[in-house]
Amino acid sequence: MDMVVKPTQETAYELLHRGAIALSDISSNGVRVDTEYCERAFTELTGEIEDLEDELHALPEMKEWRRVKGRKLDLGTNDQVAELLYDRMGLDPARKTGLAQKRAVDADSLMQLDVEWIPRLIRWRRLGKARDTYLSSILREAVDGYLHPLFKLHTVPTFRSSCSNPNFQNMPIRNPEIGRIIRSAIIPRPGRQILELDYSGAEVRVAACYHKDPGMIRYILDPSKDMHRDSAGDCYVLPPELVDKHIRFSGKNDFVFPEFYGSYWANVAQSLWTSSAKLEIRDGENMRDHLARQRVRVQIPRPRGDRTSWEWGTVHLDGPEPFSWHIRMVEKKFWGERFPVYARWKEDWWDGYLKRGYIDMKTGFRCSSVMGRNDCINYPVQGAAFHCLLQSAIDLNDWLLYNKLDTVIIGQIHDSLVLDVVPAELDDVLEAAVRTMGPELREKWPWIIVPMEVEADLAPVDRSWHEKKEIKLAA
DNA sequence: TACTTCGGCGCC
DNA sequence: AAAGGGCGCCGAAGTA
Repeated sequence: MDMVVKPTQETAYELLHRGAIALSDISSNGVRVDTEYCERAFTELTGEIEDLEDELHALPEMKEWRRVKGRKLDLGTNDQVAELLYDRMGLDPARKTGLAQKRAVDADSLMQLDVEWIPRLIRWRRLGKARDTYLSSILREAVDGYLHPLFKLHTVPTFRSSCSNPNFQNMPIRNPEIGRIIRSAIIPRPGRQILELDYSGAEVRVAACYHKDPGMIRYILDPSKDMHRDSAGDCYVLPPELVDKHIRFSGKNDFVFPEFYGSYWANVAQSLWTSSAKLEIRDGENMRDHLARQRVRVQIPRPRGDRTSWEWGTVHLDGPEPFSWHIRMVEKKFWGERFPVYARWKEDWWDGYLKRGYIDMKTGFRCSSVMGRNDCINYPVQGAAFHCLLQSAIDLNDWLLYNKLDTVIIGQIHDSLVLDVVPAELDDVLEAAVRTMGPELREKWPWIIVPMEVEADLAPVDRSWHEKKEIKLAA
């Protein structure tokens, strides 16, 4: 493939070189792991996986399969799972896969089928993922009790980093059970503790440096405002005070970020609707029931010939269709009222690329390959947001070395740094981190027009990464 | 045996 | 007018 991005400015060239050195220090420092724990967890998981397998194979559908085919259904062979569900059981697939247009059997599609044993199949896959991807790779890659993940700067079109052997950037955390199993294996050096420093809302803030939308900047500057909470309230027809952390999580990951990355109402409504099945509001009422009680003004499609016209009407949100019309209205408000300048910037930015044939990142890289509309808008944000973290990694690493601290950086996850900290050095490290990642970065890069805020999570001395908890930072 | 592709799934 | 950005690793299945 053609070179997509080039460092066109001296500073960008410098950033790549110094970044590569800092990342190689980080690789070389290494991540301590508890391999004995991994062995135990591996065995335990295997027991649970085999029990689930036995349970599933005892189901009538599976026994019938065995009778007809002469052998057990292989749970890991998606073609067989699809044949069972969509041919033999006559269910309708929720969607088709990519080029081959096979009937999809991913967890999201399966959950829409309302088959009693599907959650057990999904759990079987999830435990298998934990064992065969994460525990296996830790055991395989550990050398004398340490991992040395390889951080690369030359593989990604946006000039983000990538990581392999093992990939330290996708260790489970969202599923609490799996997060605990895997992150319990990541431990500090004896007598030390694991510290994680995150930029909060890095991509949102860097995007604001491009589009300068006043509504977005108000959200960023005013700590009492929260765009994810407000958007979740719009999607689920709730006042902000009834948006709890689960509802907010769905608003953020099923609506706000997909909209930023270029998705649109029909697709977004689908995942919101799926999430709504599991959400509860204040009194324990199911979100679906709450939505069904709502009457909202929406535009309803009226097919006329080969075109669709939209007419105003009032509907209950009692099914995926009326809900998608409602989300279409929420989207109009999102781009038209909340963030109109951002919306305008996207159009102008895309026009600029079509005219010139390239776009320039704030950090001095030029993207000049063939890009689609979404690529064109997302690449400069994704790249520059990571470059903030990369510059911070360089500066903090230099500071630790120059001041001869024993604390080391052991990993980097796009907008966060993971450190193995000597407790006596903790306060100094925190102070240096807040300074270099915040005001000093802005001094270097005046294009950053909003504060870059850092959050810190700390695990107790001698405890694993899983036990990290947020700590307060002096402002 | 070695390699590639695909679907699936973990993270930001 | 089009319609979710970026990664790496797994197992299964196909190909050389």
